[in-house]
Amino acid sequence: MPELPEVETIVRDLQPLTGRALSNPRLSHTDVLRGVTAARLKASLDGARVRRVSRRAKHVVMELDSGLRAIVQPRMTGALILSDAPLSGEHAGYAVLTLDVEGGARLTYRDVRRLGTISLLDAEAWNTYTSRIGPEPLANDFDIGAFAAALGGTRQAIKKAIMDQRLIAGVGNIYANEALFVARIDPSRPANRLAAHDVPRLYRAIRKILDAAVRSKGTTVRDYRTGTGQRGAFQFKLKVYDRAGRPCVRCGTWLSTTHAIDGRQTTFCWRCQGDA
DNA sequence: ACGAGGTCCTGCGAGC
DNA sequence: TGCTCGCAGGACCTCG
Repeated sequence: MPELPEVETIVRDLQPLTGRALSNPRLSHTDVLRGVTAARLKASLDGARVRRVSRRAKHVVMELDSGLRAIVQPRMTGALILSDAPLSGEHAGYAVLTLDVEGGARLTYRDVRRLGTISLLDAEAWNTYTSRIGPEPLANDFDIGAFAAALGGTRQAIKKAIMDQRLIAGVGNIYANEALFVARIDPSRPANRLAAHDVPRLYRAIRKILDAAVRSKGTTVRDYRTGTGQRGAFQFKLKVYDRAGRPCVRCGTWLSTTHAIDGRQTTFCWRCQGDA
């Protein structure tokens, strides 16, 4: 599922769009649209030139020469693929939005479950939207003091807290599981009850995991694809996610799994991450 | 202010 | 074999 590393990978792969014009938008489903009608989206994209493609949290932001931004949030099964030839095989189905790109390429948003969303915001609306999202954990100015303060302000389980986009941007279920394992923190521990040494450890673990995942072009469990339609490689480096019932890579204890935190699959080593 | 639970959406695997 | 059912989950919403 596209989290920060997957969206970052997609955005890097979409850089050839910069300066190119889009045309002939084809939209097969309108249920992915948020705050924009099909007519307005198509009219805004048709003939628009891409000024910049960037990432914010788990969003792909395509800034157009009109100043409008087309925002794609892939969520579970969304994929944005830039290709020279028309998509075929597994990628051909489930296309939601297809655009012709100046120079002969195609940009396709495909989404099997269509939990992903597409919106269109002007500069002001985008600024409001992005101001409500927490800091970027891979940014140089990601501040550990602010991170500590954010965690100290909630009694939520630490795993739920780091997946809260208002507190920190881009962390989803996979990397929350991985970062907590690396930091040796019990996922169910209330965020404001972390030990003093836990916060810097978690801060470093999140950055380390996300950076490594970006270098592997993300994690493909099932549907995620890069911006060129390839699979990521970080699934081979996961230590806990999707490894329930298998031995902990650190101590050999069988990994436990629970859905007690926000109903989401949480896998951890009770020995390495236990609350003593 | 918190936790619990519903909603969106479709494919897949389990169970009968 | 062919059906139904529950689950997967990120963000957002309502309710108590």
